[in-house]
Amino acid sequence: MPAIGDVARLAGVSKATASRALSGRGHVAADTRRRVQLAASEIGYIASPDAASLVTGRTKNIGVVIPFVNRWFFGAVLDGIERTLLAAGYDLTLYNLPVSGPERSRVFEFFLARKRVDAVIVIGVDLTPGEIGGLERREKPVVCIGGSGEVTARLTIDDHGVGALATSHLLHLGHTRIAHLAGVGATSQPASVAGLRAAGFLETTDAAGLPLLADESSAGGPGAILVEADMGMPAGFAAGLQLLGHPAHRPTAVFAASDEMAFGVIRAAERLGLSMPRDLSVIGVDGHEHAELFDLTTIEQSPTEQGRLAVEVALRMLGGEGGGGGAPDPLPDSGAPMPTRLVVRGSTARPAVA
Amino acid sequence: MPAIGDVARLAGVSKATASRALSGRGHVAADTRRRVQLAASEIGYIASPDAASLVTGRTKNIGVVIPFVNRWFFGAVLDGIERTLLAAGYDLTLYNLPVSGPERSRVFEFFLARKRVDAVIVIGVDLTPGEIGGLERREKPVVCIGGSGEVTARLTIDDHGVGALATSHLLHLGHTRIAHLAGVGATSQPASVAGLRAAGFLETTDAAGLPLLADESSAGGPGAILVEADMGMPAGFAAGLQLLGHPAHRPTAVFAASDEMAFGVIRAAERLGLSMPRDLSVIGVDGHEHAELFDLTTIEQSPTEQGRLAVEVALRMLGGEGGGGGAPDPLPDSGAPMPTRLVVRGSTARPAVA
DNA sequence: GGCGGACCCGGAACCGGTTCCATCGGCAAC
DNA sequence: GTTGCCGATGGAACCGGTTCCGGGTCCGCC
Repeated sequence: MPAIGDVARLAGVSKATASRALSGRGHVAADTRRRVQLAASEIGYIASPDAASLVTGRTKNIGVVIPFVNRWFFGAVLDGIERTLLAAGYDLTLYNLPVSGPERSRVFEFFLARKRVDAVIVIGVDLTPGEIGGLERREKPVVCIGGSGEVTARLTIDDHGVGALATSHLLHLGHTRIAHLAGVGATSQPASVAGLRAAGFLETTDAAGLPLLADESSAGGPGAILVEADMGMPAGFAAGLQLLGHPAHRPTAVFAASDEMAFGVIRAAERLGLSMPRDLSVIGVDGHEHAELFDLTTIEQSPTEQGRLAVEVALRMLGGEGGGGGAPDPLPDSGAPMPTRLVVRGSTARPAVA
Repeated sequence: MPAIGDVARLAGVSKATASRALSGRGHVAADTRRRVQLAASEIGYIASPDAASLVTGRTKNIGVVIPFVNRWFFGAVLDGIERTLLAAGYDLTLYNLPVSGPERSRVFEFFLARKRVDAVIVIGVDLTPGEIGGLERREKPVVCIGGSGEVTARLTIDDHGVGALATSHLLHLGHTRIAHLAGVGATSQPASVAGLRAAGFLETTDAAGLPLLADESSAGGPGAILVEADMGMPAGFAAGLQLLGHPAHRPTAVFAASDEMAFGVIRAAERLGLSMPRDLSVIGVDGHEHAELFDLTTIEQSPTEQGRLAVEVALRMLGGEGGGGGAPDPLPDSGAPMPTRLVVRGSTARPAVA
């Protein structure tokens, strides 16, 4: 493997000049620069990032922490992050975080503690104060997408508003017995995504005068039902079967906390022989790429765009403190939630008259 | 940030001894080792991987090249890889490879060419000879899962056999007009996964005396139909609508090259008002976690296990040439394809008598 | 008792870049 | 004609580890 010394010798200059010519920093005569670049490409020289980061302290590598790879939302965010980083010449090291257990702390205390990533992007994780403190102590910029925890940079949608919007959509259609399939932790972690959406649901139904029913087997008639489940399709299916099993207690509408859950509910309804949207209305959130296939009404967000933006924010935080170009450059839209959009399809309609 | 020199000073030893004590290589008195370890944890010392890899040439980091994040198969493989690497103390750098274009060559010629990964695991990519040559020139071990290309280590299932098995399952049930939804490149790239499965289909139908029909609009009656489409659910849906649109030309069974395609076909059939499996049988391949939900007959493989194994192979290749412990240790099951299993569910049955 | 070897440790070189500092030539301003 | 500054370049220190080499001690064995 050729080193920069080889390039320098071939071009007849010193290592210092070769480094300057190739990196573009400092003053080098145009002619010299060309000679060096020619020499470099001639012997197939490629700089060692390890050596560079050792002295500069910058690795051109950012860490991404994600709880599931195989959920559409997370995959889409990852996709947006990856493309943007690649274009910027950055590497992406992936940490698939177990929800809890010793593996989880190992990620934070060992992997992320090493000087291998310049910044960390955390997707959909409820960070503990200890975890945040550890990152801050090492002065690593952290950008969060969704999730919760007291962190400086966070990209998120208005989850409370999303819960309220989905619920009022169903209310406006005339539904009076509505179930919400919330993510796990909706009640135990009020600040989490699941918790915020559930809060939006509960406040809206309450304002509409619907009583909160204990569970899905509560006596029929108007009311709000809250059920917690994993945000995936199988859990949505199982919860759907449970929820829709008894005609007497059946809600006329379900607000699922994610599109994948909604898909599961739809299949459960079909399995039970219900006709949609006559017997049941379903609304989800995410804007899943399969939503159209299932004719699902949903509240769209743009995870890919969120990923792209998270990278931009992280890179800016890096450039700012390192001494990039101009002013500290405050983030343009700090605090403002990312946009969402209600897309009405065939899965929601007025309830059939009883 | 404390460096190893600080640890050494605190423990009253030299940098060399501190390094030996912490890494476990070389002889260090038990007492000295304890002193060093104590000093290290006292000041929160964490070794810099950059500095270490600079001198050893090993980065404890492996690169993973993947064409899609958001396809179940790839996500599941990635999951298996990630867990295994984490347990081994390795990092994982992710490269989301565009199917073609300048971005693709940039991944190989720039990102992977740098000395940042010890080995590369490539999932479901048809590698060109040039790309393989580039990796070999840099003496980087390459392990492939699926895909094609002349590479030393490859983990794969018997795709040709899978195609044949799925097809004969349908034939044995009595179907005589069968369509295969193949992946793109099935005809242009015979060595690809799509190509092999399609070949298995064609040979089996041919052996059964079914003529190959030009396209789905060919006259009714016995025959084999081959259609190429993207392996995702939306494409399966679209192809399904096309394929099943005309009752006169409709096949009685569809073999989809992936479960996600099969899901799409199932939804298309439902949309067209067909009843399954009375009007249509569908079989997929993968063993998708949602297969049970769709009651889909499929040929299961275990992507997570494949990912785990790929890491093991890669690590062994690294350990062997680097001078690990014992013998060169040939891979236990080199060449042998990974196991698959036919799981029959409700989506396949005898065709209704006409 | 002498000697070989295992064990333990410190000094110093080294990996491959980047950057500080010094030197030098040329040119404009006085 | 100096002075002073700027652009261009080379020498050398440095980042933070690992490892080679050599010296010293202690033990066992002939």
